Amino acid sequence: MNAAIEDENASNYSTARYRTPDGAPADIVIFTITSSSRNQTKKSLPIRELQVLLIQRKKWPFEGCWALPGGFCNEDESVYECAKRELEEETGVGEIHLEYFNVYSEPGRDPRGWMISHAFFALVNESRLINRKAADDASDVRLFPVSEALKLPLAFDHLKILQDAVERVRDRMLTTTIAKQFLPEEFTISELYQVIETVVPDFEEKNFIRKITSTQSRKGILEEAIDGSGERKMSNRYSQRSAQLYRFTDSQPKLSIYG
Amino acid sequence: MNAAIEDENASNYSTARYRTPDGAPADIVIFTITSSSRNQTKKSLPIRELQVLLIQRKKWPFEGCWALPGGFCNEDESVYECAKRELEEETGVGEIHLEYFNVYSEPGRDPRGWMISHAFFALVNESRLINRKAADDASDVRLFPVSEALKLPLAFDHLKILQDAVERVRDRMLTTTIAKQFLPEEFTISELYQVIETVVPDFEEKNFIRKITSTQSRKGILEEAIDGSGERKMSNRYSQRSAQLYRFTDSQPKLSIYG
DNA sequence: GGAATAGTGTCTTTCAGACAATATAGT
DNA sequence: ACTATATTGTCTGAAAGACACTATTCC
Repeated sequence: MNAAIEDENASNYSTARYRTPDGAPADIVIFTITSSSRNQTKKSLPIRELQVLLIQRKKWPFEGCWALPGGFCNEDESVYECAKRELEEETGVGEIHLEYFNVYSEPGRDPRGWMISHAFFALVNESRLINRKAADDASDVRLFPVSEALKLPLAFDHLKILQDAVERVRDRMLTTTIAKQFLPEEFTISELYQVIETVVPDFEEKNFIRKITSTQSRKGILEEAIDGSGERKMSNRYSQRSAQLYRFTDSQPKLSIYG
Repeated sequence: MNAAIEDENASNYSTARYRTPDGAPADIVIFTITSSSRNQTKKSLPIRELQVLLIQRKKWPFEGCWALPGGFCNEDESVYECAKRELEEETGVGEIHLEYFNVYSEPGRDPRGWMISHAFFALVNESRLINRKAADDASDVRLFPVSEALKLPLAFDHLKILQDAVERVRDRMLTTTIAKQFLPEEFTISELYQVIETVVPDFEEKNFIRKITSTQSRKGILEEAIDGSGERKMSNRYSQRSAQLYRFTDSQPKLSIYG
């Protein structure tokens, strides 16, 4: 490096001359899909619903309001690490799909000061939230159906964040294989279809099973589950006739509007 | 609102108890496509190249290095507004496609302190940069071909930001109609094809003209340019035989891996 | 006529969409 | 036998992909 020819260098640089943010929180939209069985007497597909985890604030500002879980970043972590830390605190588990989707920085969005919030969404399999739900049963944290959450007077600009998260997760549900986050390792085509439908209400594909299993251009995304002896694995969890089990591969199709 | 039952409220809340970020910069990856004619004697399609605008730093840190244009957010603006302001300073024009794509917050990414950077990409039609280029001809700001810029020792983590921006803009080029940012209002199919090729080097669609103009599911994205008297407008800017001019409509196809 | 680009004809294979039909196994 | 779900058969029309062919206009 050359000698400094400017008026600043490491020893005299100071950030104190400028107004700086008062905090960089990460807020997390934690989605899960709940299942409840539709019929006790016969086997049938469950009723599924997209839910979001909210916490009730105990402090000023927005005391008493429901809000997205989150917290402030520390200096020694990235915002992704911060979100991951908060997510683990909230759910008790790691290894969860966590994806950054937007920044919220409108002046005045937080009465505490100049807060630039980084918004993530997380997709958690219902089974992994059960312990937590029991522990917090009567507490200030609970799952809401997304349709209800969107009608609540959420704290800060969290309604906007939630709206954007829903839009984003719907997009990702159709353009990536994140559906796997809501499914067991091995699943039937009907289960997959139902999960997609749950997140994207107007999803409809005729002859879905054919397209997903035998269309050349899409065949790569699923593979048949095979047991130890090379037989195809079947399940009759939800039906009389047993259905072929599938699993996601690692491949993601590339999409294009031009071809 | 209820009376405060907690230990904090507007009058005693203080952010000073926490370490706060030293700044929230916005960095902008400004892309343009340059055209240079291939042949002076005959009409032919131009050679196009994807370029990125960089500035040479004059101060510590990374003095002398090339870096992405950007600047610090003020308290009274959102990071998008900040990016827009910086972009206008750099290009001299407004009304430019500007899109947020990621946050960069690894500890230590900026020797000046705890800086959380918000990265945008902008797509500028070459014609709108010409004035600026002349003004800054011998200065510390210039366009680099993206392939070259990726080999430079850029300041901060700007190489990573640039790599991510290139990846993102390629994705958006194929999944949205941002190609229009690099084209005049009306253009030929060949021009469109060339622009996509320039951004996405391995793009290849056989029978492109057929798919884009007469395939039912894709027909909506372009429309034929019509002149005042209802005739179809043609151009022979780049060819002997004149070609039909098209324009983008407002519609964007929805993509899905499932159908 | 040659060059450069624009666009069409034609054929084959694959895919989408509709819908009927059959298969399986629990009750 | 009835039922709920899974899966296949069959037919039609649309689209993809290959590639040869024609069209236009400048040089």
